[in-house]
Amino acid sequence: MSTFCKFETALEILVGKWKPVILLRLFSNGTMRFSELQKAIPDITKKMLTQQLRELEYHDIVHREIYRQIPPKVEYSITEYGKGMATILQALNDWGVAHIEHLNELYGTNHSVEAHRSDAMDK
Amino acid sequence: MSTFCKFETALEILVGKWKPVILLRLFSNGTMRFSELQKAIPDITKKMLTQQLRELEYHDIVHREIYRQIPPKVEYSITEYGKGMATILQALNDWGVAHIEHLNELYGTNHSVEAHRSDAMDK
DNA sequence: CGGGATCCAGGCTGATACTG
DNA sequence: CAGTATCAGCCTGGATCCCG
Repeated sequence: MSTFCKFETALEILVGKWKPVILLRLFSNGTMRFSELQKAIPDITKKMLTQQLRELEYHDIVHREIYRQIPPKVEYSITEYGKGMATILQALNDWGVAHIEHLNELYGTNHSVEAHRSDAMDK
Repeated sequence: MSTFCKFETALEILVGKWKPVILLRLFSNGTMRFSELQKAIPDITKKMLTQQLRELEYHDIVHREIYRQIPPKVEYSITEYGKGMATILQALNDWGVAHIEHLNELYGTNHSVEAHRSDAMDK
């Protein structure tokens, strides 16, 4: 509605259970092959990895380089445009870390952030 | 895993279909009653509004002031701590706006960001 | 008025199997 | 190796009804 609301768009790019982790790997490791990403993120399935990578690619955050050969080889990297996200990502991360601190002060150390979304709260 | 990954935590607070809109309203209007929020966000159900407000409350972003009277009255506002989010929210928003621009340049004006998540892409 | 409790549908996620 | 296809389960979000 209002223009301010557009920050939902920013979130669209980051949501999806695995996007943060994927971006982390690519930001710190630079170019990575599909299989390297799989190894780096053991719990992710091929399907999810592919899917999230495609979304990031569509948003021009991640570049996909295909080498037509046998066996196939595909490399992923952060685009120049994507690198512009680093600042925000870092800010978001810093705030997240500080926020965990804040929650610790409020509720003590034995809390789980994840457990406190929606209906899990009142149990 | 790594400390950098904690920015997922930041996202936890923002995700949920309605949190951005709710925060927007509270940031711009200041203190609001439950019913005012409902009117301001016509499409949201009570359940969702309550649920999202409770999560924001747990995270100390939103304050809930209850007036024990008949009829009941409950007011919501951004906490002092919550106001510290304004910067990040603004940054996120600015990036989101710019990103829409970027996507327009890439794909033209007739695209839908929302339609390009997950499986909707390849249709 | 401001919720809580239930029930239900759809989408996202995950596991598995198959392909170029 | 790097995916695609299919199917199943869960969880989020929505609708409705009830309560103090």
